[in-house]
Amino acid sequence: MNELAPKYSPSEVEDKWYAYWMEHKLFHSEPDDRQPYTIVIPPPNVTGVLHMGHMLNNTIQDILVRRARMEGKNALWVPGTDHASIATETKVIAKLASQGIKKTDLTREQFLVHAWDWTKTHGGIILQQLRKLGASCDWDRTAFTMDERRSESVVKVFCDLYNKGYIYRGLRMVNWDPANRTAISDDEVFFVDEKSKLYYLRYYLADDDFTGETGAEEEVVHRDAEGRRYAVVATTRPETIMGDTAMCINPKDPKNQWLKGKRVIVPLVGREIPVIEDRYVEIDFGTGCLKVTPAHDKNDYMLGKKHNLETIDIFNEDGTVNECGAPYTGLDRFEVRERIAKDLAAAGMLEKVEDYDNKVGFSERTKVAIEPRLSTQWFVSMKHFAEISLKPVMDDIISFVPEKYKTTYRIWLENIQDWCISRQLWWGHRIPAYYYKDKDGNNMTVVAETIEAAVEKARVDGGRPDLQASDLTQDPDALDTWFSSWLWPITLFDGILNPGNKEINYYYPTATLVTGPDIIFFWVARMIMAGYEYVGKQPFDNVYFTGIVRDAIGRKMSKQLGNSPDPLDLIATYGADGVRMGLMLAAPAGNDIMYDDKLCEQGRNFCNKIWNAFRLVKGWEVDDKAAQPEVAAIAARWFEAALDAALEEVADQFAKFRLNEALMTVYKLFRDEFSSWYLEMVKPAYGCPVDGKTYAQTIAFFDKLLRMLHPFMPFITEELWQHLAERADGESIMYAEMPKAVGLDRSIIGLVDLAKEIVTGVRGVRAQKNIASKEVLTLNVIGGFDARITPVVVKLANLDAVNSDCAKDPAAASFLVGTTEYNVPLASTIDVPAEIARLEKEIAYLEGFKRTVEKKLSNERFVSNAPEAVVANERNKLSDADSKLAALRANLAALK
RNA sequence: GGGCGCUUAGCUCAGCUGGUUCAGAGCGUCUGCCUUACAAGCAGAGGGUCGGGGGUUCGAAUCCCUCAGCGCCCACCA
Repeated sequence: MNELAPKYSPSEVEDKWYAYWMEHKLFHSEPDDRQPYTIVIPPPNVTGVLHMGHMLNNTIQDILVRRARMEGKNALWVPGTDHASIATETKVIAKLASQGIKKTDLTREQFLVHAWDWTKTHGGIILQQLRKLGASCDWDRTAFTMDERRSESVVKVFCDLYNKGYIYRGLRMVNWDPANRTAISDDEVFFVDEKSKLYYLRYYLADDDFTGETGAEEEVVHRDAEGRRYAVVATTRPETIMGDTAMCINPKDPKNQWLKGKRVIVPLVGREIPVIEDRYVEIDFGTGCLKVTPAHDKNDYMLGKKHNLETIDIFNEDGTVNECGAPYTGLDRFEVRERIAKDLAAAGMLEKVEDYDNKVGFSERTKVAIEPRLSTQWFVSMKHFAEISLKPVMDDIISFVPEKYKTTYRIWLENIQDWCISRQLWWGHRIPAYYYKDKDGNNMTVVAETIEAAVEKARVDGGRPDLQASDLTQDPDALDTWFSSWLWPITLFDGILNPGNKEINYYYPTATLVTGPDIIFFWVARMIMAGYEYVGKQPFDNVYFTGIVRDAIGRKMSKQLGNSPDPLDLIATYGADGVRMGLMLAAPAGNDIMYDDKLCEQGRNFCNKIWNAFRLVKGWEVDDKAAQPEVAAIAARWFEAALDAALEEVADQFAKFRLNEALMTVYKLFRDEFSSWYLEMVKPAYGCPVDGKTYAQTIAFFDKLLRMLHPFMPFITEELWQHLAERADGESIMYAEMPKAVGLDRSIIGLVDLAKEIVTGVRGVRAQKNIASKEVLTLNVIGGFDARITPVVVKLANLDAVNSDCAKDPAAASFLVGTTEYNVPLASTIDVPAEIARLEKEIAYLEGFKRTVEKKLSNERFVSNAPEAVVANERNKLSDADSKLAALRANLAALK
């Protein structure tokens, strides 16, 4: 009778429906007169592969988009990828290296050919993978941060900001990544606690006349065996001594007063440097003497500027020592550290070495220790942008979920640093700045969108009408990746090159951005800045920050640990719907999620539950002439109300972005209310047909449930929805209307809840007494009973009758619901001592409960201060307890 | 060093402005069932005094203080 398999098999339906959706262009959106609902994907790295973080993030986006679509909005989810300049360039360099090719052997053009090759071969894999997840992206709009429109937009914005005076070029101490030979921003540096060494070095006094002072000072002055005086400097980086241009003490440091105004000699190097004074130096750290190396430390650079010190850069771009660092020229910085420590020791210049816990900055991309380095870079001045982007978030024009990130955002903006946007990379948008010499031979810079425009401008500015393109040298640097991604919500709708066009006017501001809190500064904040600067409006109304996906024991998922499952394997095992559900069940907004395969298992099991409920209903034979049994009529009225209540709850949870709770609500509605109660109530007896009315109602409920489930579980719901009724080709649950709560009278829910409790009570008796569910029992109510629920109780508890206003039967099994007692007369004799024990336990509990209530009520301050309703409630509790106690004591007495 | 957040059942978490949704959910556990949709299932049961201490209040998981532990972000004393 049933042609459907007893188990749901996702692999058979998922690809089929995804192809169907694609074929009928169901993800595609064009502006129309409906309300738009736009999401732009946080573009994954073009050469990236899908990991669990993407799974979570994109599942959430898909849920939001699918729900909006079903709510009748014009929903659009725009996919795309990010060129990820550092990450990609690093990968390309590694690949070339494996072929024995060095980047330095290639021209820029040659390298870019390789990079594009790589991008085309490995690029977009991740977008293919997203389809497996069921992502309903409008693939016709797939974009890339380095495609033509996006690239032109970036250049235009750069020029615009330059012309507005927000972009400048300047000398800065930057975080230098010696592996990729580029500057990176502060945000791309991560600090690691390292066990390092603190080296104590001797800096001898220059021109020491050996006389020295005597008295109090003497005890703090260091002297060697020959009486020569020296200062001791503690440093973690002895290899930088070749760049020392001063020693610094705190002017208030009593123990170093004797060094004031002196000059000291850099060990090994032999160069003389002055002793300067600055309060920056911590008196209590090390010896209170600081070596100052302006070229290789941020703070030293600051000191150097303040005290007009010379700057000696001893490193090459790759972190090896240059000519200034002779005799270590050509060696790597870490090698030099080892060597120099030995040489210092040999020269008697090393006082001691201590273990030291240090924090060292590393490049997020190459995992190489950062080298602070002075270089000329391009910057965006952030003051203006901080000003325009703070208020909209604080005023909830853009709402952050969870809200706590507002504070993070505000503090960052209030302390914002200028944004270093140049990267010494080839893969990326090349900076549209050109250098040339004017008629007087001065170095000039021109910024323009094209070389032609640059030439034209340079001819005027430089007073050289003869100037040719070949006379201009373009800046070799590329722009920071985020300089293109901050425009993403705008450039996807061509809002930079073609402002005010139909699409940008329609789709922008987008509805919700779904991303991780780790890029709140890199990306979220900057998109807000660009949004206000270039469109004059917020780029999105909501930002939903997801958590980090961790493993079951709380570790971050990572390749090194090997604790990250392959999402595609998971989909193969549990089905896309199962995995989606598994992730969502554990993902409250902003909380990290502890991922466990068990969650996917639960998702898969739920799919199976839905599948089998469907098999049951579709397997029924329908008799249109049969009358609807009373129990089914009640069941339908009840479930309609329960559904209505759930719809209201789900809507509220969506409004608060509590998607996990919304899913749980639907899950319980389907599994508990619909499957365990409703279907059991209306299920016809074996071999009997179901009446037409009940069948139609059940199908209608099923239809609504599938719609509610669809945003979470798109595949199985589409499959079953298509089976539910005749559908025209191209029809899809994707566009079926999302049911809405209509505020039905829900009083019946309470009534059926009572029925459920009674049924549970009878089942409890069965379990306790080991009575088979097949055995028909009778229920006697000691008191009144609402006859409306009799059919439900009779059917689900398998009774022959429910009798009301019965007398107590001490020999029967009994249970209480509320204050009413129910008896189930049993054929077999009951276990008297066990029953007595059970009753005594219950009585003891109730007596204790009663005492606490009485105590409360006898407290005069409670009675006089608490609201009337609260006091009345306590009185009710007391009388309930009394009547329950009376019933139980009567039973107990009868047994004895 | 500065900031934010967390601590509720074995696990993961809800509990908004203090009092009938106040001690909850899911998962796990235990018991009994292969009951003709589903063992990827059904039915039933047990389990926490809400991190410790103090305070405010008639009343505190909820508000305040404090201690302890954990997490994250920012800064970086060489």
